Amino acid sequence: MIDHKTVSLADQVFNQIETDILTGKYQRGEVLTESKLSLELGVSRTPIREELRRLEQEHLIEESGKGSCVIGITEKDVEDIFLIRKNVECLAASLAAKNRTEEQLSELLHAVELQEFYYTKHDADRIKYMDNQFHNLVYKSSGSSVFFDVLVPLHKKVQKFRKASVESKSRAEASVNEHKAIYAAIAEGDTEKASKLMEQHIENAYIHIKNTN
Amino acid sequence: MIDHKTVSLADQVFNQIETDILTGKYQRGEVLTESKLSLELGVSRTPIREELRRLEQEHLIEESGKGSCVIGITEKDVEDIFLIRKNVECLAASLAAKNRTEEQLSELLHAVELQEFYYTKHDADRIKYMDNQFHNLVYKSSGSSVFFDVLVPLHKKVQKFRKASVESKSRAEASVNEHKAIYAAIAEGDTEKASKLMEQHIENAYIHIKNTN
DNA sequence: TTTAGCATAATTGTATACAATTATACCACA
DNA sequence: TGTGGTATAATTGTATACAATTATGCTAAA
Repeated sequence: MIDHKTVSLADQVFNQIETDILTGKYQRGEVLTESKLSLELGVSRTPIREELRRLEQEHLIEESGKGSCVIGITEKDVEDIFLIRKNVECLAASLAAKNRTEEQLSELLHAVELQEFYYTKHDADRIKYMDNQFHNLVYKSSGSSVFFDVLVPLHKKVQKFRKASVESKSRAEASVNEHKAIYAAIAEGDTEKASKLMEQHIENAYIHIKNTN
Repeated sequence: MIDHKTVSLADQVFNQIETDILTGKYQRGEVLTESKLSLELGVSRTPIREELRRLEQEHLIEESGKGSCVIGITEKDVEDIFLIRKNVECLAASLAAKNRTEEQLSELLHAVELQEFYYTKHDADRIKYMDNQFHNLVYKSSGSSVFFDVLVPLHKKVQKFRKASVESKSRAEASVNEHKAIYAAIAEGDTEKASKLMEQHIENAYIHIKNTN
């Protein structure tokens, strides 16, 4: 079964701030004050503060005496994130090939097939969403919460820069095919192959991002 | 200059909870309630909650309907952490060899020399502290906040398991020598050597931990 | 005109009150 | 004796009030 976790209204409100940073609505250098966010999001400062502390830990904002300064994600950050992902995500794929459950396997397949479906529909937003799903499922299938906790934020942080990729017909198609191959390797339990394919997939993704941003 | 950042009283109080989880004072499965922590630490629930949300994000606790359940670090986590560190920290060392400033270099040297000094004094606590310093300085010298933000929490989370290493005469001595060699490679700007030495250093550290825990 | 100092305003940090939720224990009833 | 339901207690979630801090702008003097 695909996760359909119910998310509380409050959580949605909070995630809004993170989303607005990661999508670039709040630009680097912009100062967010608690009272402004409180008004804007319609909740009191208390929950806003909790979320700001969390974002601070994620290094997406920093305290600046007066207000929280948006840090956001630079192109240099993207380069570093892909360098780390290239070296860690292949390990996660390898572990997934070893540790995945049957249920996780069918979730992975479902994510790949849906992504292909949305590719034929030219639905960029949903392509991107299924891409997220696929990678997150690989992290989860590794059976390691450490890998999951390291990789989820890294993947999340490059979402703005993946926009062009999911909108590019050729790259979106290649990406689906690469996912298919990775899925097959994980299904076969071929750790070496899963690792190699994932490394190449991330390399390809980065090359495309570098050429379009 | 070595960082002597002034830490507010409140921050110290908050970090206390994290420290108590990472050192094992709060055991896995133990339930922490906000009011109990509030009494124990002498601050109101508001700042306690902010810290709990942060720890939740670090995956050190999880909400359990009633109270926050301590997750902590398992031996499996340690295995995964070292696997990731082995693959990422060598990249950080390589970047450090390329990007380090002169100031960072002298800070690194100072950390190595102090660690050796405390080794001759058999001061395990300070050996461990200088070990932290050294690795954190390497992360910082990489010039990448992404690497820093990924590696600092991973290194922090294995501190309980490093206890035996800093108390072992032979391992503590070997560790100092490995740090010296890594420092030298970073100073020379030899990225390949820095990477290889760091990878071996982490491998050695993990082998010792596995044999003593 | 520039600058020091002070008053004021804006903002954060903390405590507390109250509402909403959830677990627990107890009692009645089968 | 077991079970269901309800009252109660404990806990979290949110709002708000107030204190502490920090920026800002104004005034006065050099």
